[in-house]
Amino acid sequence: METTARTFKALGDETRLRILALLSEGELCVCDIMAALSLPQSTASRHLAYLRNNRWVSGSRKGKWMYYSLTTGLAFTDSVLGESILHYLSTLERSEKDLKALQDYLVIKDKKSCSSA
Amino acid sequence: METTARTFKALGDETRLRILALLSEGELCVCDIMAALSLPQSTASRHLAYLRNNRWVSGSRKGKWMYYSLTTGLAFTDSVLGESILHYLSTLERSEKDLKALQDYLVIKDKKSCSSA
DNA sequence: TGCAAATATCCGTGCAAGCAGATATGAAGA
DNA sequence: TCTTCATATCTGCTTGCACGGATATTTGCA
Repeated sequence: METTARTFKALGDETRLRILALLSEGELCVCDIMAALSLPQSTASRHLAYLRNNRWVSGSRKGKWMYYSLTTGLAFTDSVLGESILHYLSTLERSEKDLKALQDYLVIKDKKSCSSA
Repeated sequence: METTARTFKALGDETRLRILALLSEGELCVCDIMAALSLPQSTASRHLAYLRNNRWVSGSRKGKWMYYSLTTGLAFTDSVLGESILHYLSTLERSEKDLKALQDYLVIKDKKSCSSA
């Protein structure tokens, strides 16, 4: 249960909720997240580390870039609760705005830099 | 979304999760919770206040006693997510032990004091 | 009105974690 | 190897909140 409390505690910060909602759209690199949410680099990295330590996301390095993606189902063992939470997050107005900002950014950004999927 | 973060933050403490799991069984007064979870009075009251401020529980005074019960559905507006979370909590081993401790206590305790439902 | 029981709040202490700038690390390319 | 870019971690500071004993509040009863 202590693990469960930590898992929820990771959701107790608005920035982390915004990151999780963004990642519902698929794998993203840190620079994408920084741009979409207008976060300082250290802030983005710190929150991603927090989410990683609590099994909400996992990261994989691809060249210079770290790509993060959701690891739902791992956060809560043997339960679809994680999926439900992520779905709920996606319905929030703030998530929609952030997603729009992400999409605008992906169109604009130099295709030669961390070109995501 | 800030509200959502606060709602989850309230779940980021093991004692509060234990209280919520207990209340899944129905309305309880503070003294029952103190006894079942072996908590100091100020600790129980403080966590209940926290949960109340985040709309997880609501309290009603009945004579000398404050009875608390779940207000699921209010915690997350327009969503069954709260129910899912509470169900998940009830499956944890710690919840089962606490529930057993509560039941043992309810049998033992003086029927004249805060006799619950 | 006055006491006792149940609960809420106050207090001081300690730790977790938020922030953002500065610095360290790891990988790619010249 | 040297440089640069992307990311991670460190640093100093501040805030939030956990704890539990002490005190205040509310209610019931005499």
